[in-house]
Amino acid sequence: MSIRWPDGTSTDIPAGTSAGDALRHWNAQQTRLALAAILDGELIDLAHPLTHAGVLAPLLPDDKAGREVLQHSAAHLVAKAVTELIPDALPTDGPPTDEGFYYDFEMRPLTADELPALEAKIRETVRRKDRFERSEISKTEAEALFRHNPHKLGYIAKVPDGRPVSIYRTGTFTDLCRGPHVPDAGWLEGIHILGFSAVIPGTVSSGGAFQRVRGVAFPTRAELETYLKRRTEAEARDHRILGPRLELFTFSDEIPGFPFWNPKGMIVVRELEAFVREHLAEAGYSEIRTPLIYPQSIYETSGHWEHYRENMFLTTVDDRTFGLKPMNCPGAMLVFRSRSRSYRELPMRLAEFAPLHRLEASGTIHGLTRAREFVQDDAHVFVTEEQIPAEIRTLIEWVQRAMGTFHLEWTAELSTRPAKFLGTAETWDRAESMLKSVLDGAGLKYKISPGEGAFYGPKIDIHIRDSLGRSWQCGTIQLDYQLPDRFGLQYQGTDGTLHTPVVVHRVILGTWERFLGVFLEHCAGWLPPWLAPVQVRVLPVTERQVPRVTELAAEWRTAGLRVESTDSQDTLSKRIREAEVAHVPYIAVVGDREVAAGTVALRAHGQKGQRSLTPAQLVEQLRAKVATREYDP
RNA sequence: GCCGCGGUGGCUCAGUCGGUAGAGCGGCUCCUUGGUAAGGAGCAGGUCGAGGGUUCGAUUCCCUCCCGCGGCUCCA
Repeated sequence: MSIRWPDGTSTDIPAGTSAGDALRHWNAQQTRLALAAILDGELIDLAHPLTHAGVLAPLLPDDKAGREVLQHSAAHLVAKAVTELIPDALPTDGPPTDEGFYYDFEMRPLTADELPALEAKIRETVRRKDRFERSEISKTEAEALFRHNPHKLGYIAKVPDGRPVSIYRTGTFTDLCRGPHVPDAGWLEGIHILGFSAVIPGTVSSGGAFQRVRGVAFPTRAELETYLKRRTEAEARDHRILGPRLELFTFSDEIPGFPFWNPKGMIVVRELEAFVREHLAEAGYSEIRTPLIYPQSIYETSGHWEHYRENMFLTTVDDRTFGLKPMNCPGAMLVFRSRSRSYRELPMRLAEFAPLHRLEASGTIHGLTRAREFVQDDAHVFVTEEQIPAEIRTLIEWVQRAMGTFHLEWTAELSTRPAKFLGTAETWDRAESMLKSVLDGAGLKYKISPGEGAFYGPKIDIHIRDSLGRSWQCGTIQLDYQLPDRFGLQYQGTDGTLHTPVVVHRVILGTWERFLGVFLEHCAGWLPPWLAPVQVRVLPVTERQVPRVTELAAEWRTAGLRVESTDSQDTLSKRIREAEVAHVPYIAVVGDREVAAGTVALRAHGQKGQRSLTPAQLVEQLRAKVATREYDP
């Protein structure tokens, strides 16, 4: 029978030849690393016997599907080790993930001292190169085989009657599995357990928490080492370490989740605010300031009392219950409602940068990226339905521009109508297709999350990733058809009758806190000159130049630069090092030569060597970079 | 909130098989006047996360709580 290869050629192969042998026959060199095969678009094991003509291609570890086969095979080894060590453990599911893989078990909690034994078991299987052996059995046979495991029985029940069920045996361990898998455990030399934790059961319900063992796998030990090294380097960028070290912010054990912005961090926040405010002015926004605390009645109107109460900081005064606002919406609604409005005022764009408080669950707090108090670059835009597309388009452009300024990679996600929603399905459909067409029009690739929309309207979320690849939601653009109605907002239209506006809730950067947390990791603490709390540090070579340095520092400060100077107690090298460790982008050195020439020797981060320039040139160049918000010094 | 792990000067860490603690960096003072990532010396700084229990005696063992870290859930 004739097998066609990816290069377009074909070969006559005897029926019954395994996919692996066939591939080797075609091109032993190119298929050396193949861990599975693709037959007519379908993934198969290398051991799979070919029974009919078709197109056959190798599946390599670098392919997305190949990577998943590798990770998923690794998950089987973990399940094998766990069940050998703890026979009561019931394997549930073990899929590949973005980073690696995990396997969930219904079992008593694992402890850290069991980890070495687990790892030893896995290494043993790898060393023995246990084969992944596939077989197909009937549903009835499968039900008998997995009779002790309700989770597996659940999966079997979903298979249509009459269809065979495939199982994979690896040594003593047998798992229900679609496959394919790598040929044997020897392919998983670079397998590594990342950790374990309790997880809350998802679709399979059984009461208590499951145990999840997470890991990552590579074909070789060397690739694992590279990965672990990269991970260690990424950990060194952790904003929770960098922030306090650079004196940007701190936390106190007395009040977890509440950032303390130190003087240097406050400069960064103010610059971010200035960046956002500059655009607000261009885009026709006005800024408001409304109370931080509201009585229960307001939250009953807004719906927060019903939907968000357990996440709010509440207090009682004179027998009335008040809550710190978790969102800015109520204030904006009340400003809109404070007098009658005309269609001529729409779109009405009200921005507010107020501290918000959310009582986040204790286990979820995470430095700046998940705090209990934060400030959003928030605004509420009151529009007519016809005005929505143009407004959203402007916002998307804004996101693109802002993310470009910070050199951040980002992804967009469209969340659609949830099971429980307010309003009519037609309104939702219209809003969703409108958001889609704006995203398409902007040429953006985006993910659709069905049913993930807020109960009051669909939304577009903007995600960015931290140094360890964790994804954080920053910007969000949400359509709201409910809040204006709940607050009884109205405007007089051209027809002279009263209409209810639609509200667009929108943040671009998200919050100063989360955005800066992620961005600090992105730039490894080397903030661009326009954000750097100290832009220049001036160092005298010896005591003799101290007066000149003092003079320069004053001059530059007057010119609007953020400058620090040092005396000459330590050696020059030592002071250069201190400035580098403090992540100051520009270091200006002044010795006798510079005093005589009326120059400074400038060392800029990321550039080799120094260059000589006059103080006026430095001011001019740095101002230009700040004005255009250039990323690199 | 759930599971696991951790908490020793500002930071990074050593140590005590139960007899109340050390280093380096940082800080301060002095010496050094040095040309692009650590010059030298001295000094100060710790109720060993908090509370309770066991003990003649607890930083060390046990319990509870607090905080942190990883993950889950939720979210900007």
